Amino acid sequence: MATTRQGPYFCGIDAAMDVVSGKWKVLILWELHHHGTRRFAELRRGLPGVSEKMLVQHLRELEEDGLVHRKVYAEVPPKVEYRLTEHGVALNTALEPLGTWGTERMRRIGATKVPVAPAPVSRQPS
Amino acid sequence: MATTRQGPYFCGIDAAMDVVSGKWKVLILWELHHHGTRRFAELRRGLPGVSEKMLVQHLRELEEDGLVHRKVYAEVPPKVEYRLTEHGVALNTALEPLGTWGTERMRRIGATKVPVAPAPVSRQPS
DNA sequence: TCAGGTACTCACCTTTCGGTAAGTGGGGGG
DNA sequence: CCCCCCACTTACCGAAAGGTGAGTACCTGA
Repeated sequence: MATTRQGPYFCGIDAAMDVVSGKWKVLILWELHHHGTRRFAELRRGLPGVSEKMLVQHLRELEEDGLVHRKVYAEVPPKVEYRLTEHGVALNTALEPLGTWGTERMRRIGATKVPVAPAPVSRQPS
Repeated sequence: MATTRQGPYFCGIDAAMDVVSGKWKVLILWELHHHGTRRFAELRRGLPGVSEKMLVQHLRELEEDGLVHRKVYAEVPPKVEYRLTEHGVALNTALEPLGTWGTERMRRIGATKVPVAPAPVSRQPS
């Protein structure tokens, strides 16, 4: 079925965590928050390591939960745009203190950042 | 090994989510935040449905991550007390906006609360 | 002609997560 | 005597999460 997750929950945090649990969900939210509107392939490139299967699945769930809006253009090379809904924006705002805490923690424990894609130059020879 | 989780991470939220991912972790944090100090069995009773295995495992991980402090009393009926460290308190503070968002979301979608333990009366007949 | 980009879907597989049930060792209560 | 309580540990198991690699239908550029 995979309809909107809807508890029962112990409390608000429990409900929020439910919506956000999934390896890439907060990162998708983050990406959408920073870029406004993103196409599928742009998200894939922005999240090094994500599989197409999980990206689609997470986007669908975020859409079901009313956090992300999906706009399909009836064009011949397929074009789909994703952006946050107002609830998605509110969620991201609520996640900000957590991000700050996490950044501070990374500094404390000396955690490294994930290696970023080396060069998005349009084409490189073999 | 199960040492402290330490990335690499995409960003702060990623790092924070790592520390908090686990079915009961935010609820343990929440419980500790509201009661200050709790014993193992008190936590178990406060989290209806948690298995002892997961409770121990999550508490150990939270301890490794420096969010929870564990104090063992060398007494003859075993006694162990758990409480938040300063980092745990800070994390909980950072989780509060998320909790507010989640509570609002529960209202929107009409999510139910988990059934609370009916009566903590000291003893009931068979 | 042929590779590559678009946004996916599908089948299969491995890994991880979390639950169940039992055991531990001593003390206290009925 | 028997059972419960404390705070765990251990072995086992099923479910769920997530990754891999293939296929789809069409178009564009070299």
